[in-house]
Amino acid sequence: MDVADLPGVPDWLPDHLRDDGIEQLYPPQAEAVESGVTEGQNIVAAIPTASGKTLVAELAMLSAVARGGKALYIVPLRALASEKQAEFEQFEQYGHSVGVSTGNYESDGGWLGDKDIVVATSEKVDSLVRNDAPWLEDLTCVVSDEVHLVDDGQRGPTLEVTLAKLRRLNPDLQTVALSATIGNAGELAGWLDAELVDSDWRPIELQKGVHYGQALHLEDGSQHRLAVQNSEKPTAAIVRDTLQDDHDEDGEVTEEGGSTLVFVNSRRNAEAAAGRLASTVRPHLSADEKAQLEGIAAEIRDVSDTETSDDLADAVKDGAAFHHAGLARGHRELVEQAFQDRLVKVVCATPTLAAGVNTLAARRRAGLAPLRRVGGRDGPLSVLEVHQMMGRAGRPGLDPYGEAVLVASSHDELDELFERYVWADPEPVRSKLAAEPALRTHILATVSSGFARSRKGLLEFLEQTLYASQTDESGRLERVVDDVLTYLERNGFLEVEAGELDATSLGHTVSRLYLDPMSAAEIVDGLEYWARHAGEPDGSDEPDTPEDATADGAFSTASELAEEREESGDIDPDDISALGLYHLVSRTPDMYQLYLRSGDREEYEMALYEREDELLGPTPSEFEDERFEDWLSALKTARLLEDWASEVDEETITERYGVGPGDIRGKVETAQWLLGAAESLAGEVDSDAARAISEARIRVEHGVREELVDLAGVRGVGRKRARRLFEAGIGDRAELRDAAKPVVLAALRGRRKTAENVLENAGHRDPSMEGVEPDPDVEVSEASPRDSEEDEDSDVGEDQSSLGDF
DNA sequence: TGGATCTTTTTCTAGACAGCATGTC
DNA sequence: CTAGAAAAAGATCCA
Repeated sequence: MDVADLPGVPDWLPDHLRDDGIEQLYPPQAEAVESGVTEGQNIVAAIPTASGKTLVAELAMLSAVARGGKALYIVPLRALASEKQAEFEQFEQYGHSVGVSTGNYESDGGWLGDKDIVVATSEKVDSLVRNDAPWLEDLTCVVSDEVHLVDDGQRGPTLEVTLAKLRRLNPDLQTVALSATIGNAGELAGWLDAELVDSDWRPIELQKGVHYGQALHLEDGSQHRLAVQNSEKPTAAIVRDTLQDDHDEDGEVTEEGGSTLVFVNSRRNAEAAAGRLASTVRPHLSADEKAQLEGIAAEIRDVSDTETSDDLADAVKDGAAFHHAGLARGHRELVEQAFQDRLVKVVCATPTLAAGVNTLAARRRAGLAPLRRVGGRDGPLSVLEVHQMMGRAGRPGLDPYGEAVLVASSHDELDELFERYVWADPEPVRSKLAAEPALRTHILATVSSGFARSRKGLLEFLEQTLYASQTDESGRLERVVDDVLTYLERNGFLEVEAGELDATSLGHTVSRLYLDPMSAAEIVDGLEYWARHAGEPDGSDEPDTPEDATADGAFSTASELAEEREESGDIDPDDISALGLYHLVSRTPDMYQLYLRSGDREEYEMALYEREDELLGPTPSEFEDERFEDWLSALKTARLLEDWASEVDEETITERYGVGPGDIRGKVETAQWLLGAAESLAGEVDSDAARAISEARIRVEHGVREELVDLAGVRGVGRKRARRLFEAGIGDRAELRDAAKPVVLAALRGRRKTAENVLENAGHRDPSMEGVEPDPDVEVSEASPRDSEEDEDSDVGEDQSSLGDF
C-alpha cells in the first residue's frame, strides 16, 4: 500500500513518511490500515518485533488526533517511555504535543491534559485512573504496547484491569493492542472487540537454528561447519564465526564483521561469559577500535568504583560486555551505545531486561547458551520468551539477515531444541488475574475509585476482563473475590454491608498511594506495635502475639496510646530507629528482598539479637522457618539501606551485600517510595511516627546521616556539599542563611556560582559572592583520588533518580 | 607424597512498576 | 515437593 493512499490521516503525513524513506507500507501495516486503524477501528496486531509496529501505533494516534482527539500510549518499562517520547516528538513540528508520565518523571511545561499524545507505563495509567485524572475522559485512542505481557503473573493483571477501566470510562475509545506473535491473538481480539492482524512477516529474514558439536543446523535443513576449537565453549566458536562474517546488506564484503548478543541465565554467567569471550574478540579488533574501547572502558570505571565496574571495563576494552540489572544506569547506557556503534562485538545479557531494550539488537546473531531459567521455580523458558530473544538478531536496514542459534550439548538435545523451540508455535497468553495478590490490590482500587459499589457490580466489572473471557470455570473468580473481600474488610480497607461495598478512609489512601494492601497492613501494624512498645525497657518479655499486647483495648489508635505514654513520660517520638523503619518497609511485599547466602544466616541472626528491640514488630519464632528467614533477609535489606543512609561508600556496600551498583539504586528508590507512603499512612492512623519516617526517608534519599538531613534538603546541596558545609561549622539551613560568606565559599571549594546558588536556595537576602574571598582558615578535605571517587559514586546515584530516563 | 582426575555435596539464583514534588557536583 | 549448574569439597588413582 502506498503512503498516499492512507485514509483518515493528517495531510502532512504522507510527505513526512516519504522524507523518512517510507513509500510503501509493510504488509502487516497495510493490513492494519485496511482493517481500519486510521478510522478509529479497534485492532490487535500480533506481529514480530521490528516489523513496523510503531508505525501502526502512530497511524492510529495521529489519525485520532487529527479528528480532534487525544491518544495514550502504554508501555511496560520506563526506559521505553522515554524512547517512545523521543520518537513521537518528531510530530511536534506539526503542532502535536507529546508528554510522558512515569513514576519518577513527568514531562514539564503544562498539564498532560494539554498534550495530544501521552506516553505512560501501565502502572502509572492505573494510578492516574485511581486518582481521577480528569483528562482520561478526553482520550479517544489508547495503544497498548507488548500486550502479551498480560500473561505476566506480577504485572499482567494491572495492564488488563487498566485497559478494562479505560474502555469503560470511555465506551468509544479506540483500542490498539500490539503484541508479539502468540498462540491466541484471536482471543485477545475477541476480548477487545478488535479486528485481528496476525502475521509473522519480517522485513529481514530470520533463520533459527541449533548448534551442536562442530555444526550449525538451520531450520531450512542446511548445515554449516562451525568448528569448536580445543577447549573453548561453543558460544566462543559462534561469536568468532560471526565476527568473520563480513558481508553487508547487499552481499558486499565490508571491513566489519557481525556482532552477537548472547543470552545467559544468570548475572554471574553473563559476567563469566563476557570475560571468556573478551579473549575471543580481541584479536579481531583494529587499532582504532582498541583505542576507542579504551576510552569507553575509562568512562565505565568513572561511573562507579566497584568490582562490577572494573570487570565490565576489562571486558569492554577487549570488545565484549555484560548487561544485567545490577549495572548502574550509566554502565548500561555506555554498553548499549557501544554495541550500537559496533565497537563492542558481543553482549552477554540476562534475558528479561535485554528483551525489552530495543537498543540491544545484534548485527547478525543472537545466541542462547543454556536455555534453562534461573531457579526452576517458573519452569523452563516459554516458546514466546525464546522467540522474543531470537527476534533480536539482525537489524532491519543494516543486516542482510539475522540468525538465532540455540546451543545443544548432546544429540538428543539438538532434536529436543528443534521440537521444543525452533519449530514450535508460541503458546497462548493466559490472564493471571485470578491470583489473590493481584485481586487484593485491584479490587480495592476498583471499589475505591467508584468503578464498583457492590459485590455484584464488582463481578460485573470483572466480567469485562480478559480473565473472564478466557475462563469457563465460573465459580473460581467469585470464590477468590469473596476471599479478598473478607481480607480487605478484616484489615479495615473496605466496609461490606449487605453486598454494598465502600472503601474506608484508610482504603482510599492505600489505593491512591498505589500500595499493595498487604504492605499497607504490615506498615500500619508496625506503627501500632511501635506505639505500644516504645519506651519499654529492653529485653522485657516481648509478647510474641499481638493479642497479648492489646490488653489495652481501650485505645483505638496508635496515637492515643502514644499520647498516653507521652503524658506518663516514657515515650520519645524520636526513639523510633531508622533501621526499624527500613526493616518495616523491607518486609512488605512491595520490596524485593536480598537473598540470604550461606554465611549470612549466622551473621544476621547475630545482628537480629543485637538490634531486635529497634524492629517494629515481634520477631517470628525460629521454628517458623519461612517467616524467620524472611525476617532475616528483610534485616539484611534494611542494613543495606542503613549503610547507604550513613554515608558508607558504594564500593563497600556492593562488597558487603554481594550486589551491584544498580541494585543499591533500586533498593533506595523503592524504600523512598514506601517510606513516603508510610508517612501518609502514619497521618491516616494518627501515628506520631510521621516525623521520624520523614527523616528516615530523606536520609535514604540523599544518602546522608541524621545531622545532614536539614542541609541536604537545601536545593543544590547533596551528600557531598552538605558534609563539607557541616565540617565548616554550618549545621543547618538557618545557619547557612546567616553564615559568613567566606566560610561558605571556602567550604564549597571556592566555586562562586555554586555558592551563590546555594545561598539563594537557602533563603539568603543577598547571595552575591562578588568580592568575597574564601576563608583560608576553613579546612576543606581536598579531593584526594579516593575522595573524588566517592564523590562520583554519590553523584551517579542522584543522576539515576532524577535524569535517569534520559 | 603429590597431583590429576573423578565424584559427591553444597551453594547459589532474572527482573524493576508505583506517591509526591522537583533538581546532584 | 523446585531445578539445575557451578563451585567446593572429598575420594580415588597412579607415578
